Amino acid sequence: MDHRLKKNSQFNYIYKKGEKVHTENFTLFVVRSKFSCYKIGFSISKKLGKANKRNKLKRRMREIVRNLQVPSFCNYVLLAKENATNLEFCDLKKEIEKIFEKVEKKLNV
RNA sequence: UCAGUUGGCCAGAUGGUCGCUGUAAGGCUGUUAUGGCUUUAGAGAGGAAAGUCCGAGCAUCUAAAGAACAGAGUGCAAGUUAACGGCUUGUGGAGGCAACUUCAAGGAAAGUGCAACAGAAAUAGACUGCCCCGCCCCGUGCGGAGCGAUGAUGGAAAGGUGGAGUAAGAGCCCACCGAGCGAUUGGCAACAACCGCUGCAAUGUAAACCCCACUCGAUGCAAGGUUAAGUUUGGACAAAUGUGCGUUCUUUCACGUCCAACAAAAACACCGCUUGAACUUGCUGGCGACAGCAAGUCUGGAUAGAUGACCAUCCAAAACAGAACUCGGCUUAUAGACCAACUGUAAAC
RNA sequence: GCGCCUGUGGUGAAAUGGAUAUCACGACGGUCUACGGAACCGUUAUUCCGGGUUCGAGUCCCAGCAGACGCA
Repeated sequence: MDHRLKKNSQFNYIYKKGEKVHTENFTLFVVRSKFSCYKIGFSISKKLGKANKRNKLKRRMREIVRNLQVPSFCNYVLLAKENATNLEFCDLKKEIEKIFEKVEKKLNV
């Protein structure tokens, strides 16, 4: 299944309407949807580094999300903050797992 | 040995598990239609992919040629290339003991502008001064003739050094060096060598305007096209004295042209899109850049944008860094390792 | 991807190739005052970085860095 977010309008919708969840190096925007499959988009700004670094970070994030069980019926945008490029793979994994735990709590409440 | 110069080459490798994007063949399935899922095979970032500083292909602007003007660029010679502001080999200047490096290197007697401060004076006259003669009130004076050496400065002061010469001096004369002009020889040429002549007039700046020679249409794949479906409505000019790649003119050729409004937009679509001035190996020609011939190879094509994660071994995996239409250069960033050729003031043997 | 423009004290600006880079506001220090304000005096610059042309560069040329803008 294809879990990517693609259109600019979708991104903007999620930025406006979504609920925010923060950790040190990431911010997650969440919006509920009708469809059973979730969709997720990754956002890494030019401030974080050159194309090389940004690309690598994005791949790692995607790899981590692929192996996780993400709560469905939702759309997400995962936004990286400045220190994220310097982290090891393990640390990234822990943080992203944390952030999704937080989200589940919020949704259940 | 040490120190250095130049050129070239590599840019982690191997194995395993999971995952991503095309291609080819097969299977299952679905739509009005481009499809979706899956199996097997095989492929999948760079030397700079970067900066966007040059040059081309390709596409559109209705087509083509010439002249003048405007604008932009280039500037030693010969070669090389599809082309270039690139590259190669030379010439000249500058640097280095040397190997070698480096230079936007045409024109300042076509014209215009600028040259602060300092200095007597900044492109050429005056002033200061030197020497001789005359006059008088005999001086720190005046007049006349000759001279261009001296004058603290400055980036630059009217060829330089030495001699001869003179009342004092001066390319006035001589030697050497420099400069200009001409001939001869060598070189395709830039230019060099040597000989002769000219006593020497000519400040710097053209990366100030400018002059000379040569080159150049504009816009960039967000170009442009397909699916595509508009004989739509209104306005302006108007069958040529109109429009058609900066302006004007000439010749041929073609044709109605322009503006606004509305309609339409499936879309997660397709073409352009990757076989190319391609790459690898060998041979031949050339000092070299490069060219020719033969054989072999197919080697990314994404579109929120594909290369990642983990484990093992190699001491350690640690540089700069990610294709976005494609090539040829230039410039900038860059850990570490290797190869070849060459140089030496110095030290040791 | 492509095109275009700008960099001067803390901020906003000026400077024809020519002496120690000027002005306003701000900040800091001082004078004045019992204290403060105003006033006066002073301090605050690697002209984004590196080369070149020139006697001399903030200015001219080349290359780099940073920022901003336009084309959907």
